Amino acid sequence: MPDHDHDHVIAATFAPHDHRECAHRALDEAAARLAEQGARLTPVRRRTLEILLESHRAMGAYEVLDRLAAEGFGRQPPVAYRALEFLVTHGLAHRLQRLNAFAACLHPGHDHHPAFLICRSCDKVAEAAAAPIRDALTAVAAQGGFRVERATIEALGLCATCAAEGVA
Amino acid sequence: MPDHDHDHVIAATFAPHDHRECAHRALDEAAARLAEQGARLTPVRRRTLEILLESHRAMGAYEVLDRLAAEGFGRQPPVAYRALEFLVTHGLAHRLQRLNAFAACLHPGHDHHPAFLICRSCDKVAEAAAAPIRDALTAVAAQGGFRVERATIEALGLCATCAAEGVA
DNA sequence: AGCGATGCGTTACTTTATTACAATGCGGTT
DNA sequence: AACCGCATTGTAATAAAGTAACGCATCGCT
Repeated sequence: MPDHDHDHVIAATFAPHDHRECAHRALDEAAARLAEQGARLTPVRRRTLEILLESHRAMGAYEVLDRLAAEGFGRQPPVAYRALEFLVTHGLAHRLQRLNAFAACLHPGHDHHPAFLICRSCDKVAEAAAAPIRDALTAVAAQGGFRVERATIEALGLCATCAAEGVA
Repeated sequence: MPDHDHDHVIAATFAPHDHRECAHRALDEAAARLAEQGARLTPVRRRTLEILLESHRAMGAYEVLDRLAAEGFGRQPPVAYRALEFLVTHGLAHRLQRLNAFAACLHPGHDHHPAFLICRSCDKVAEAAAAPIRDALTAVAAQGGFRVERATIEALGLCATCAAEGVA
Protein backbone atom coordinates (compact mmCIF):
# COMPACT_ATOMS: atom_id res chain seq x y z
CA MET A 1 0.00 0.00 0.00
CA PRO A 2 1.57 3.30 -1.09
CA ASP A 3 1.95 6.07 1.43
CA HIS A 4 -0.48 8.47 -0.20
CA ASP A 5 -3.26 6.03 0.59
CA HIS A 6 -2.89 6.63 4.26
CA ASP A 7 -5.36 9.45 4.44
CA HIS A 8 -7.83 7.14 2.82
CA VAL A 9 -7.08 4.45 5.35
CA ILE A 10 -7.71 6.80 8.26
CA ALA A 11 -11.00 7.99 6.85
CA ALA A 12 -12.03 4.42 6.01
CA THR A 13 -11.59 3.36 9.59
CA PHE A 14 -13.90 5.99 11.01
CA ALA A 15 -16.48 6.20 8.20
CA PRO A 16 -19.18 3.57 7.76
CA HIS A 17 -17.94 0.83 5.46
CA ASP A 18 -18.36 -2.80 4.50
CA HIS A 19 -16.85 -4.09 7.66
CA ARG A 20 -17.37 -7.75 6.87
CA GLU A 21 -15.18 -7.36 3.84
CA CYS A 22 -12.68 -5.26 5.75
CA ALA A 23 -12.30 -7.77 8.58
CA HIS A 24 -12.22 -10.71 6.23
CA ARG A 25 -9.42 -9.26 4.18
CA ALA A 26 -7.34 -8.48 7.26
CA LEU A 27 -7.77 -12.05 8.45
CA ASP A 28 -6.70 -13.44 5.09
CA GLU A 29 -3.63 -11.25 5.01
CA ALA A 30 -2.81 -12.32 8.53
CA ALA A 31 -3.08 -16.00 7.66
CA ALA A 32 -0.90 -15.49 4.60
CA ARG A 33 1.76 -13.69 6.56
CA LEU A 34 1.88 -16.33 9.25
CA ALA A 35 2.15 -19.09 6.66
CA GLU A 36 5.18 -17.31 5.19
CA GLN A 37 6.80 -17.11 8.60
CA GLY A 38 5.97 -20.68 9.49
CA ALA A 39 3.98 -19.56 12.53
CA ARG A 40 0.75 -21.30 13.43
CA LEU A 41 -2.63 -19.62 13.46
CA THR A 42 -4.21 -21.89 16.06
CA PRO A 43 -7.91 -21.75 16.96
CA VAL A 44 -7.49 -19.46 20.00
CA ARG A 45 -5.22 -17.15 18.09
CA ARG A 46 -7.48 -17.04 15.08
CA ARG A 47 -10.54 -16.43 17.21
CA THR A 48 -8.75 -13.71 19.17
CA LEU A 49 -7.90 -11.92 15.98
CA GLU A 50 -11.47 -12.28 14.74
CA ILE A 51 -12.77 -10.78 17.96
CA LEU A 52 -10.45 -7.81 17.64
CA LEU A 53 -11.49 -7.44 14.03
CA GLU A 54 -15.17 -7.23 14.85
CA SER A 55 -14.83 -3.53 15.54
CA HIS A 56 -12.23 -0.85 15.08
CA ARG A 57 -12.06 -0.33 18.80
CA ALA A 58 -9.30 -1.39 21.12
CA MET A 59 -10.25 -4.11 23.57
CA GLY A 60 -8.84 -4.90 26.99
CA ALA A 61 -7.33 -8.34 27.52
CA TYR A 62 -10.10 -9.28 29.93
CA GLU A 63 -12.80 -8.26 27.49
CA VAL A 64 -11.21 -10.58 24.95
CA LEU A 65 -10.83 -13.26 27.60
CA ASP A 66 -14.54 -13.17 28.46
CA ARG A 67 -15.39 -13.75 24.84
CA LEU A 68 -12.93 -16.61 24.50
CA ALA A 69 -14.13 -18.26 27.70
CA ALA A 70 -17.73 -18.01 26.53
CA GLU A 71 -16.74 -19.88 23.40
CA GLY A 72 -15.14 -22.77 25.22
CA PHE A 73 -11.53 -21.64 25.39
CA GLY A 74 -9.67 -21.31 28.68
CA ARG A 75 -10.88 -18.76 31.15
CA GLN A 76 -7.60 -17.73 32.79
CA PRO A 77 -5.79 -14.49 31.93
CA PRO A 78 -2.76 -16.11 30.30
CA VAL A 79 -5.01 -17.52 27.58
CA ALA A 80 -5.87 -14.04 26.37
CA TYR A 81 -2.50 -12.48 27.07
CA ARG A 82 -0.65 -15.18 25.19
CA ALA A 83 -2.83 -14.99 22.14
CA LEU A 84 -2.63 -11.20 22.14
CA GLU A 85 1.11 -11.21 22.60
CA PHE A 86 1.46 -13.63 19.72
CA LEU A 87 -0.58 -11.38 17.46
CA VAL A 88 1.39 -8.31 18.48
CA THR A 89 4.71 -10.08 17.98
CA HIS A 90 3.70 -11.12 14.50
CA GLY A 91 2.45 -7.69 13.56
CA LEU A 92 -1.21 -8.68 13.44
CA ALA A 93 -2.33 -6.55 16.35
CA HIS A 94 -1.14 -3.53 18.23
CA ARG A 95 -1.04 -2.62 21.87
CA LEU A 96 -2.27 0.81 22.86
CA GLN A 97 -0.34 2.04 25.86
CA ARG A 98 -2.75 4.79 26.79
CA LEU A 99 -5.65 2.37 26.95
CA ASN A 100 -4.04 -0.82 28.19
CA ALA A 101 -5.81 -2.40 25.27
CA PHE A 102 -5.29 -4.13 21.95
CA ALA A 103 -6.50 -3.49 18.42
CA ALA A 104 -6.27 -5.57 15.27
CA CYS A 105 -3.80 -4.43 12.66
CA LEU A 106 -5.64 -3.55 9.49
CA HIS A 107 -2.77 -3.80 7.08
CA PRO A 108 -0.25 -6.24 8.42
CA GLY A 109 3.20 -6.00 7.00
CA HIS A 110 2.87 -2.46 5.89
CA ASP A 111 4.15 -0.29 8.72
CA HIS A 112 4.47 -2.29 11.88
CA HIS A 113 4.83 0.70 14.11
CA PRO A 114 2.23 3.20 13.03
CA ALA A 115 0.95 6.18 14.95
CA PHE A 116 -2.49 5.71 16.46
CA LEU A 117 -5.43 8.06 16.26
CA ILE A 118 -7.99 7.37 18.96
CA CYS A 119 -11.36 9.06 18.67
CA ARG A 120 -12.62 10.09 22.09
CA SER A 121 -16.20 10.02 20.91
CA CYS A 122 -16.60 6.72 19.03
CA ASP A 123 -13.51 5.03 20.51
CA LYS A 124 -12.37 3.76 17.16
CA VAL A 125 -8.66 3.55 16.51
CA ALA A 126 -6.98 4.29 13.19
CA GLU A 127 -3.42 3.71 12.15
CA ALA A 128 -1.54 6.55 10.53
CA ALA A 129 1.79 6.69 8.72
CA ALA A 130 4.35 7.20 11.44
CA ALA A 131 7.36 7.82 9.23
CA PRO A 132 7.22 11.64 9.09
CA ILE A 133 6.47 11.80 12.80
CA ARG A 134 9.19 9.40 13.73
CA ASP A 135 11.58 11.39 11.59
CA ALA A 136 10.78 14.55 13.52
CA LEU A 137 11.21 12.70 16.79
CA THR A 138 14.47 11.12 15.71
CA ALA A 139 15.80 14.51 14.67
CA VAL A 140 14.89 16.23 17.93
CA ALA A 141 16.38 13.35 19.90
CA ALA A 142 19.56 13.26 17.84
CA GLN A 143 20.26 16.89 18.74
CA GLY A 144 20.51 15.75 22.32
CA GLY A 145 22.62 12.73 21.37
CA PHE A 146 19.78 10.30 21.95
CA ARG A 147 19.21 7.42 19.56
CA VAL A 148 15.56 6.46 19.19
CA GLU A 149 14.91 2.75 18.83
CA ARG A 150 11.19 2.41 19.35
CA ALA A 151 8.55 5.10 19.53
CA THR A 152 5.07 5.17 20.96
CA ILE A 153 2.90 7.73 19.22
CA GLU A 154 -0.74 7.87 20.22
CA ALA A 155 -3.12 10.77 19.64
CA LEU A 156 -6.43 11.34 21.31
CA GLY A 157 -8.90 13.50 19.44
CA LEU A 158 -11.95 13.63 17.29
CA CYS A 159 -12.48 11.78 14.03
CA ALA A 160 -14.08 13.37 10.97
CA THR A 161 -17.23 11.31 11.27
CA CYS A 162 -17.91 12.31 14.87
CA ALA A 163 -17.02 15.92 14.12
CA ALA A 164 -19.48 15.94 11.22
CA GLU A 165 -22.14 14.63 13.56
CA GLY A 166 -21.66 17.70 15.69
CA VAL A 167 -19.70 16.21 18.53
CA ALA A 168 -17.75 18.99 20.19
CA MET B 1 13.75 28.84 27.92
CA PRO B 2 14.26 29.27 24.17
CA ASP B 3 13.78 26.32 21.89
CA HIS B 4 17.38 26.02 20.82
CA ASP B 5 18.28 25.11 24.36
CA HIS B 6 16.44 21.87 24.13
CA ASP B 7 19.35 19.84 22.90
CA HIS B 8 21.25 21.13 25.88
CA VAL B 9 18.41 20.08 28.17
CA ILE B 10 18.38 16.55 26.81
CA ALA B 11 22.12 16.14 27.16
CA ALA B 12 22.03 17.68 30.65
CA THR B 13 19.57 15.08 31.82
CA PHE B 14 21.68 12.12 30.82
CA ALA B 15 25.15 13.50 31.48
CA PRO B 16 26.58 13.74 35.00
CA HIS B 17 25.72 17.10 36.52
CA ASP B 18 25.21 18.94 39.78
CA HIS B 19 22.01 17.20 40.55
CA ARG B 20 21.47 18.86 43.89
CA GLU B 21 21.32 22.21 42.16
CA CYS B 22 19.19 20.80 39.37
CA ALA B 23 16.59 19.32 41.72
CA HIS B 24 16.60 22.35 43.97
CA ARG B 25 15.90 24.70 41.11
CA ALA B 26 13.02 22.56 39.83
CA LEU B 27 11.51 22.52 43.29
CA ASP B 28 11.79 26.30 43.60
CA GLU B 29 10.18 26.81 40.22
CA ALA B 30 7.42 24.43 41.20
CA ALA B 31 6.74 26.27 44.44
CA ALA B 32 6.67 29.58 42.60
CA ARG B 33 4.24 28.32 40.00
CA LEU B 34 1.90 26.90 42.59
CA ALA B 35 1.95 30.13 44.56
CA GLU B 36 0.88 31.99 41.41
CA GLN B 37 -1.99 29.61 40.89
CA GLY B 38 -3.04 29.65 44.51
CA ALA B 39 -2.52 25.91 44.80
CA ARG B 40 -1.04 24.45 47.96
CA LEU B 41 2.25 22.61 48.09
CA THR B 42 1.44 20.53 51.16
CA PRO B 43 4.01 18.29 52.89
CA VAL B 44 3.01 15.08 51.08
CA ARG B 45 2.97 16.83 47.74
CA ARG B 46 6.27 18.54 48.34
CA ARG B 47 7.89 15.34 49.50
CA THR B 48 6.49 13.43 46.53
CA LEU B 49 8.00 15.93 44.17
CA GLU B 50 11.31 15.78 46.01
CA ILE B 51 11.32 12.01 45.73
CA LEU B 52 10.72 12.19 42.00
CA LEU B 53 13.43 14.80 41.72
CA GLU B 54 16.04 12.63 43.39
CA SER B 55 16.77 10.98 40.09
CA HIS B 56 15.91 11.47 36.47
CA ARG B 57 14.14 8.14 36.40
CA ALA B 58 10.44 7.51 36.30
CA MET B 59 8.99 5.92 39.42
CA GLY B 60 5.93 3.75 39.85
CA ALA B 61 3.22 4.97 42.21
CA TYR B 62 3.93 2.14 44.62
CA GLU B 63 7.62 2.90 44.69
CA VAL B 64 6.78 6.47 45.67
CA LEU B 65 4.23 5.20 48.18
CA ASP B 66 6.80 3.03 49.93
CA ARG B 67 9.02 6.04 50.37
CA LEU B 68 6.20 8.19 51.68
CA ALA B 69 5.03 5.49 54.07
CA ALA B 70 8.56 5.06 55.41
CA GLU B 71 8.63 8.76 56.19
CA GLY B 72 5.43 8.74 58.19
CA PHE B 73 2.87 9.59 55.54
CA GLY B 74 -0.09 7.34 54.78
CA ARG B 75 0.65 3.90 53.44
CA GLN B 76 -2.40 3.39 51.23
CA PRO B 77 -2.29 3.74 47.43
CA PRO B 78 -4.53 6.82 47.23
CA VAL B 79 -1.95 8.80 49.16
CA ALA B 80 0.57 8.40 46.38
CA TYR B 81 -1.89 8.57 43.52
CA ARG B 82 -3.43 11.79 44.79
CA ALA B 83 -0.12 13.52 45.25
CA LEU B 84 1.08 12.35 41.84
CA GLU B 85 -2.14 13.36 40.16
CA PHE B 86 -1.88 16.79 41.73
CA LEU B 87 1.65 17.24 40.45
CA VAL B 88 0.70 16.09 36.96
CA THR B 89 -2.36 18.36 36.88
CA HIS B 90 -0.23 21.33 37.82
CA GLY B 91 2.46 20.55 35.31
CA LEU B 92 5.09 19.59 37.87
CA ALA B 93 5.33 15.96 36.92
CA HIS B 94 4.57 13.78 33.94
CA ARG B 95 3.04 10.39 33.56
CA LEU B 96 4.79 7.92 31.28
CA GLN B 97 2.27 5.62 29.66
CA ARG B 98 4.77 3.01 28.54
CA LEU B 99 6.10 2.57 32.04
CA ASN B 100 3.04 3.17 34.21
CA ALA B 101 5.27 5.57 36.04
CA PHE B 102 5.84 9.21 36.90
CA ALA B 103 8.74 11.59 36.46
CA ALA B 104 9.33 15.08 37.79
CA CYS B 105 9.05 17.89 35.29
CA LEU B 106 12.37 19.66 35.00
CA HIS B 107 11.18 22.90 33.54
CA PRO B 108 7.63 23.48 34.66
CA GLY B 109 5.64 25.93 32.65
CA HIS B 110 7.72 25.63 29.55
CA ASP B 111 6.12 22.93 27.42
CA HIS B 112 3.61 20.95 29.39
CA HIS B 113 3.34 18.16 26.92
CA PRO B 114 6.84 17.31 25.83
CA ALA B 115 8.03 14.18 24.08
CA PHE B 116 9.87 11.75 26.32
CA LEU B 117 13.17 10.05 25.65
CA ILE B 118 13.65 6.99 27.81
CA CYS B 119 17.10 5.42 27.90
CA ARG B 120 16.82 1.64 28.05
CA SER B 121 20.22 1.35 29.64
CA CYS B 122 20.23 3.92 32.47
CA ASP B 123 16.46 4.35 32.68
CA LYS B 124 16.69 8.11 32.81
CA VAL B 125 13.97 10.12 31.13
CA ALA B 126 14.51 13.39 29.28
CA GLU B 127 11.96 15.81 27.96
CA ALA B 128 12.27 16.98 24.38
CA ALA B 129 10.54 19.72 22.43
CA ALA B 130 7.37 18.15 21.12
CA ALA B 131 6.25 20.98 18.87
CA PRO B 132 7.81 19.77 15.60
CA ILE B 133 6.72 16.22 16.29
CA ARG B 134 3.22 17.20 17.21
CA ASP B 135 3.06 19.28 14.05
CA ALA B 136 3.92 16.26 11.93
CA LEU B 137 1.35 14.18 13.77
CA THR B 138 -1.32 16.83 13.44
CA ALA B 139 -0.63 17.12 9.72
CA VAL B 140 -0.83 13.38 9.09
CA ALA B 141 -4.01 13.15 11.11
CA ALA B 142 -5.59 16.14 9.40
CA GLN B 143 -5.22 14.42 6.05
CA GLY B 144 -7.56 11.78 7.37
CA GLY B 145 -9.90 14.35 8.84
CA PHE B 146 -8.82 13.62 12.40
CA ARG B 147 -8.31 16.45 14.87
CA VAL B 148 -5.59 15.74 17.40
CA GLU B 149 -6.27 17.04 20.89
CA ARG B 150 -3.69 15.33 23.04
CA ALA B 151 -0.67 13.34 21.99
CA THR B 152 1.47 10.79 23.77
CA ILE B 153 4.97 10.68 22.35
CA GLU B 154 7.46 8.42 24.07
CA ALA B 155 10.68 7.09 22.62
CA LEU B 156 12.74 4.21 23.92
CA GLY B 157 16.38 4.18 22.97
CA LEU B 158 19.90 4.88 24.05
CA CYS B 159 21.23 8.12 25.49
CA ALA B 160 24.55 9.65 24.49
CA THR B 161 26.16 8.89 27.83
CA CYS B 162 25.34 5.19 27.72
CA ALA B 163 26.31 4.98 24.06
CA ALA B 164 29.67 6.57 24.87
CA GLU B 165 30.19 3.96 27.56
CA GLY B 166 29.89 1.31 24.92
CA VAL B 167 26.41 0.05 25.64
CA ALA B 168 25.07 -1.58 22.52
C1' DA C 1 -16.35 30.89 66.69
C1' DG C 2 -18.64 28.88 62.84
C1' DC C 3 -18.80 27.16 58.10
C1' DG C 4 -17.66 25.19 53.68
C1' DA C 5 -14.11 23.40 50.91
C1' DT C 6 -9.91 21.00 50.56
C1' DG C 7 -6.82 17.55 51.91
C1' DC C 8 -5.33 13.23 54.11
C1' DG C 9 -5.87 8.88 55.94
C1' DT C 10 -8.23 4.51 56.02
C1' DT C 11 -10.70 0.13 54.25
C1' DA C 12 -12.09 -2.32 50.62
C1' DC C 13 -12.20 -3.46 45.93
C1' DT C 14 -11.42 -3.58 40.76
C1' DT C 15 -8.61 -4.02 36.89
C1' DT C 16 -4.50 -5.42 34.63
C1' DA C 17 -0.68 -8.59 34.21
C1' DT C 18 2.70 -12.36 35.39
C1' DT C 19 4.78 -16.70 37.28
C1' DA C 20 4.83 -21.53 37.61
C1' DC C 21 3.53 -25.86 36.40
C1' DA C 22 0.77 -29.82 34.39
C1' DA C 23 -1.29 -31.80 30.27
C1' DT C 24 -1.97 -32.02 25.52
C1' DG C 25 -0.84 -32.31 20.77
C1' DC C 26 1.98 -31.74 16.65
C1' DG C 27 6.10 -32.57 13.60
C1' DG C 28 9.96 -35.18 12.52
C1' DT C 29 12.89 -39.40 13.25
C1' DT C 30 13.82 -44.14 13.71
C1' DA D 1 3.78 -47.28 14.46
C1' DA D 2 6.47 -45.82 18.57
C1' DC D 3 9.35 -42.17 20.15
C1' DC D 4 11.14 -37.69 21.15
C1' DG D 5 11.26 -32.77 21.58
C1' DC D 6 8.95 -28.64 21.51
C1' DA D 7 5.27 -25.48 20.97
C1' DT D 8 0.77 -24.74 22.72
C1' DT D 9 -3.03 -24.64 25.92
C1' DG D 10 -4.93 -25.05 30.19
C1' DT D 11 -4.88 -24.36 35.30
C1' DA D 12 -4.05 -22.10 39.98
C1' DA D 13 -2.05 -18.58 42.39
C1' DT D 14 -0.18 -14.12 42.89
C1' DA D 15 1.64 -9.65 41.77
C1' DA D 16 1.13 -4.98 40.23
C1' DA D 17 -1.57 -0.98 39.16
C1' DG D 18 -5.45 1.84 40.00
C1' DT D 19 -10.23 3.42 42.14
C1' DA D 20 -14.27 4.11 45.17
C1' DA D 21 -16.21 5.43 49.34
C1' DC D 22 -16.08 7.45 53.67
C1' DG D 23 -14.63 9.96 58.07
C1' DC D 24 -11.73 13.17 60.24
C1' DA D 25 -8.65 17.11 60.32
C1' DT D 26 -7.31 21.44 58.73
C1' DC D 27 -7.33 25.71 56.12
C1' DG D 28 -9.32 30.06 54.77
C1' DC D 29 -12.97 32.87 55.14
C1' DT D 30 -16.83 35.51 57.22
